[in-house]
Amino acid sequence: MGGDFFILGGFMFKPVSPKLDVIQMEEKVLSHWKKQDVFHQSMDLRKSGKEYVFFEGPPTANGKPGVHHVLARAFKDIFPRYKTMRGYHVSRRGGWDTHGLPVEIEVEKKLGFKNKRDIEEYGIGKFNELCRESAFTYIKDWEKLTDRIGYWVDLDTAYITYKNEYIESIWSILKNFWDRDLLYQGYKVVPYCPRCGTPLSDHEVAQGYKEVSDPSLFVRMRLIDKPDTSLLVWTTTPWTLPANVAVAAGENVDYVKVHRELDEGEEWLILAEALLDKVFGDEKVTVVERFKGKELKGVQYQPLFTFLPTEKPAHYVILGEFVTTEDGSGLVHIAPAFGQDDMQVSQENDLPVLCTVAPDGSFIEEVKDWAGLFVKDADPLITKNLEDRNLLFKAMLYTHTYPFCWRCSTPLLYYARPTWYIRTSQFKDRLVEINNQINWYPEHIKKGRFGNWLSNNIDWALGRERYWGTPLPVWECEECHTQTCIGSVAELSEKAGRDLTNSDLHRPHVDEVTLQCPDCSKRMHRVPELIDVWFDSGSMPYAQWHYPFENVEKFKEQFPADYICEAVDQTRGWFYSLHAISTLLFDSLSYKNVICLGLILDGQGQKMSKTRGNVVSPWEVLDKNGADAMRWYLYTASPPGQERRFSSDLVGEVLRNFTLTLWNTYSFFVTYANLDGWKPEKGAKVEYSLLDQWLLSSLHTLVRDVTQALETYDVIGATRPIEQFVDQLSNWYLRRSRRRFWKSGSDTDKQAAYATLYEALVTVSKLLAPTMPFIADELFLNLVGSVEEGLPDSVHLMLWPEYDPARINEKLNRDMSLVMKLTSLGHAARNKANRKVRQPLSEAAFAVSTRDEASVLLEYADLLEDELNVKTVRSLNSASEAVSYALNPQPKQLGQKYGNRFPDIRKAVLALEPEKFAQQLLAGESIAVMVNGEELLLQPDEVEVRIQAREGYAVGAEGAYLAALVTDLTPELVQEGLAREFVRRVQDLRKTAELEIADRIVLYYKATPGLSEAIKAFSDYIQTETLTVELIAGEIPTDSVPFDDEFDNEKVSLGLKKA
RNA sequence: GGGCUUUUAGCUCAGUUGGUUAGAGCGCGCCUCUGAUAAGGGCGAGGUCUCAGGUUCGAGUCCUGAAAGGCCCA
Repeated sequence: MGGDFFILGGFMFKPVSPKLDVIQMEEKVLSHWKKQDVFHQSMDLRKSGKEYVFFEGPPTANGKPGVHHVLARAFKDIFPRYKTMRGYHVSRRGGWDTHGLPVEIEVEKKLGFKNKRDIEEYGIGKFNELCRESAFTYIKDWEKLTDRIGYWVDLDTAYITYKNEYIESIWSILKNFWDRDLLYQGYKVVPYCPRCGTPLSDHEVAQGYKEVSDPSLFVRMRLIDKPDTSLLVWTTTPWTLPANVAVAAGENVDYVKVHRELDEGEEWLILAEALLDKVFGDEKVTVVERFKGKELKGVQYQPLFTFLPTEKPAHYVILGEFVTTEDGSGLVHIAPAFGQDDMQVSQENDLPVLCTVAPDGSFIEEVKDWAGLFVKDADPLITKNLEDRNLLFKAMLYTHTYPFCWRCSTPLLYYARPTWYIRTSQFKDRLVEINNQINWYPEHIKKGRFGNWLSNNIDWALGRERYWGTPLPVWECEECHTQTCIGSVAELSEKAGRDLTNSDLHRPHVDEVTLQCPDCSKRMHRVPELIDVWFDSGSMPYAQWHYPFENVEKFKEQFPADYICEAVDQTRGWFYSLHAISTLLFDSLSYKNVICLGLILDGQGQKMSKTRGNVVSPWEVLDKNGADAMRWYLYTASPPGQERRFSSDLVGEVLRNFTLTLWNTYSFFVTYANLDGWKPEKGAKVEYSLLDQWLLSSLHTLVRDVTQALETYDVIGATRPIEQFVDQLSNWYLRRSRRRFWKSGSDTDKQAAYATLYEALVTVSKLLAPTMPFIADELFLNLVGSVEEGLPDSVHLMLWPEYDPARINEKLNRDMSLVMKLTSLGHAARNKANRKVRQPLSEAAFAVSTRDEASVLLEYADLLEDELNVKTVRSLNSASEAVSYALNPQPKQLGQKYGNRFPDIRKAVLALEPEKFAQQLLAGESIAVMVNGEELLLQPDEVEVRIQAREGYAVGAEGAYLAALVTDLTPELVQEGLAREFVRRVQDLRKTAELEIADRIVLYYKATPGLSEAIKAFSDYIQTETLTVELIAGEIPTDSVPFDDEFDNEKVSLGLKKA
């Protein structure tokens, strides 16, 4: 070292400590953004730019945000930031989902309610007010988290689904559907929660399947004609038996009648042949008859129960396609009110529907024995009743998956209810075709999960019999049942005959609005249903602008979205509702690109959920490692579509390996640039070294690759390469360049080093802006903001870097990776020879595989010599030295060329004399091999020449590459080694004495003779390295900083004083 | 039950159009380098590529089947 360290011209970057307090740094950047309102600036700045449209899928703020929300928000953030830097205008309006059962459930819990009746007694108005508040219970947590992770979304103008304007937009969409006859009321057996008193949507049902044991009953249904003969019928829901109207048999299923001896008398049972063993087990029964299912058709049996009268013929055998012989008896009990198949087959056969159960899940009065009892609780009583009447053949437990209410865990009933539907199935083909225009990441979702879902589309069950949600705007006449759909507040006002502009569109207020029936002039009341909340969020492209009542132009500009992003659980949720509504409404897609994220699992691979209690708080991670590291982990850990394990430790790794590496490179640059008073100058002529050119080539390659990745929504491709680059920047470029920064004065080489490192850091700060917005801005503001006047206040207001193809030099990139490989082999050789790097060696020789590579060796000789601490390097070109050759037939080339003759060729090549043929191959000649009596000419690229170390030599080798070291030491080399050991001690001492990097010292030493001679011989070197002004042999003064050590059989005492 | 997806080192993940010695990072042990670094370098331990068949001269990779995990739908 030994430069002149003083400040030139007064210019300085803001000094940077190598120790990074990442939390403090991020908070400082946050407050800078806030003070300058950088987010809004970033939008205002691009006002005249092209629009890039992003839709925010609205979360509900009635729960605390978790890690999975950070995941989604991190991915949502990256492209709007990137596109802004590409010159686009990206308005990012936030949104809140506020309606729906989850909100109601929270309020019910708070109030201690058990069912819907409690809500009605409490008052729907009061209840809904609580829901309105509850929807924003954790809004502060959401805002705080959104802010802290640097997710730029406009929450000040966020749309809110409970606003009248939002609801009115939805009404206009529904009215559109109504006018086109796409909205209808139907009756269907639906999964129904008796506690919540509402049917559940398919996706709600799917969330609640549990494995349970239910009673499994085989019952006798005695034939009217022959009472000792019974149909053996199986059910797992005894409570549905009082509603039985028929038994279904499979048309082509084989059935048998068997004879059984009983304690008292005998009986005959009819069941499917395939199930004989399962039903009777070891019991011996006699098959007395065989027949197909169709022969059973119309056979009448005695009903088990007769609580309700049957208005039509019932209790006979019908045929059903759904009958299987996997379980039960092959004869299926049919209760149309309580099963989807049952309802359908009953309609086809004109059977009566017996509804024995009230909406709250209890038996109705007519079912005298169990009236008022919850049906599932009645199962054992029904079983007992059948047993007493000798109608029970066998009762067991049956383990299967059964749906439960996803919120309250009540077992669901399949239950016939009237409900409202949208005719989406009519648009199945368009849904599929339009989906084909969407870019899905990962791609398999498009044809797979989402595509399959669309091609099996069934009508959207829209109705919800609840309280807090968007009311279905259909009014029905109490007298003649004429229905009408209202599409706006104005229309409602007009038909109601009073101004309703400022009245709340929620229940109960909207229910109080009655209209006059146009047909019979009686009163029309609103139907009781609300709509599915997914329709709320799926309407956001329109409703967020109060379209079509206002902002028609704005809507057109902001539709469809260029990009949306949510987790995979939204396939049937938001992804579908957006897609279905835009397809039905405009025959259009509503998003062009979509990233579908995998779920976050805990450290053990379990899904994080509140009920499991394994939720990692995002704050735990943010407070420890910061937002950048957390974001970076989420981007780089695994492809976005894949589920990923998550823990705080994994994020800590990012901080240590990536953030700090980058930070230290930055800190190094600032420290030395300030010492040298270096400042970037535009247009300055720079003479780049080979190493500089290599780094710049890598840098421009990086810009190219990252840009391309972002253009194709490839987040891993946009992040992992930056990590690699920073690693090479720090651990190769900077390590190899340190001395260029230390040396005195200011020559062109030093200028080049500064210019190169500076360009790399500034460019990396821009490349990191979308992904690590905090550290990116910290670097940028100091590196660029300190230098240039009149620049924007943030890297996020800058334009994305362009790469210069002329700077990309593929050969240079290849050459340098060869050099890195060779140094690595050289280090390995040193290790084997037990020669530490500080000990200089006279020579390193390398074997490479081509002539081109040999020239690389010469070109980078200085670098290799310095890195390996050897005096000379050369290439090994004959087998006479430390190595021998081996021939390695290349399976790829030879296999493709010769197919199944390859094994023989391989054998033949391995049997050759390696040394002789290796020389031929290395000279670029082909070689002749005899294979099964035929001579084949093998080309040089078909047989690799491998170099192997001979015993006893210090070599490192891999594939065709090898490094060999001359390990003999001359006295000069030993002395130089000692001098370096000595320098190392002095440097340590400087550090312990807490000297500044540029401080000069006076050094006293006393050493054993060998070392003393080395010190004298290398005194210039020592003084330069350690900034020693005076090097004094003799006694160590008592007022100096002392140090004693022993190495290589030498002893030394040191004393240091600041000069 | 169906669809999609995953399964590679203790952990997190790569693995090109199939090519014979399956890699990286973290963690662990030993050594080493260092006046930017919380770091870097080298060596080592750690793998029946979930399993079973098949295609092929050759399978982590392609095909069939199975198992386990996950999500979605019944």
